[in-house]
Amino acid sequence: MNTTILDQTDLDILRLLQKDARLTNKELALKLHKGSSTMFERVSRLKDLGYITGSVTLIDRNKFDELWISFTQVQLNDHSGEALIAFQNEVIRFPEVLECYHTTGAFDFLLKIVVSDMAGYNKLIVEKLAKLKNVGSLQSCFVVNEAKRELAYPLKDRI
Amino acid sequence: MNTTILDQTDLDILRLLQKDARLTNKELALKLHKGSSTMFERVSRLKDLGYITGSVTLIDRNKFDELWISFTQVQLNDHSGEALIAFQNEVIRFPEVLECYHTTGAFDFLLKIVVSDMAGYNKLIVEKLAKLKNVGSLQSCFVVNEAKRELAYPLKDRI
DNA sequence: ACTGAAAATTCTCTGGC
DNA sequence: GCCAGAGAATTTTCAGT
Repeated sequence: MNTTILDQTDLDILRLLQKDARLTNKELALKLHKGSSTMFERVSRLKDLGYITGSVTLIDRNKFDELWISFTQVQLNDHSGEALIAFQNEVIRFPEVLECYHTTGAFDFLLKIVVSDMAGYNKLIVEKLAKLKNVGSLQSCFVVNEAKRELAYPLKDRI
Repeated sequence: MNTTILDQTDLDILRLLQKDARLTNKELALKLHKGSSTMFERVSRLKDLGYITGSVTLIDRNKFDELWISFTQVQLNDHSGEALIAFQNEVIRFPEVLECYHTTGAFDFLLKIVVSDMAGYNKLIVEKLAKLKNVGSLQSCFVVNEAKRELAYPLKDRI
């Protein structure tokens, strides 16, 4: 994967925007000592090249009684590539499944799941998840406290 | 937790902004059939009340060779409240630990960790994580493929 | 690649319904 | 709570280096 297209300024832009999507080009320009139309051009380029994929507003999950988070690990009975892809394609269609990672280790997938209550959790697991093909063992844990949630990936300087 | 402060329009705003932080007030107004200055007032209020906590730009992680993600579960030897809080306060200071959840189940914490290579992973686990007080067993898995990553929480309509 | 300036658009505030 | 309007600020385009 070629990443030499990005220079130091591009990386700085990505670092800053990962922390605050609403920084204006003028604010970026001030921090990076360039003109604001330069920032406009660079940010547009980063979008066009696919480095920037979108932006999201973050909300305080604790203000909503209906948001209970569970992490569920799934082990399939069939570990063939077809079975893994088939499961993946099905499970990501459930709106309760916010995140789905194919992982190394004893389990094949790690799912981040949101439910509004235990009834919703039970319904998802018993009626939807467990009914998918090849699903072997499941192991779930619920989030008691979210101590940290940093969405900005640390980017290495280009040498 | 009182959530009756929010009406349907507030929820719609939060739903839309969770999907795209860069929607203008004018665009929100069009979608929700209100004036753009009304949107400005409501969004400002949602920020002031703490419902909106920030916004982030998303980048394509696959374009960076240095971003390897691991999920690590940690079990402590001492399950007292003090020990849990002490561990939590230490572990969230590591920049490699992007997310830290206190969870139910056999393990006490689930960590989302980013490293640039196996040397970095080893260093974090052996030299930093395992040296924290009360750390018992660790169980890690690496992300092979990110099949879904939805950051917008589903919000229930107010009745 | 960057700059500066001009045009288009959005933000922010005020007054009034 | 909502809207319209207006001035300020920002985005976006573009010619020039």
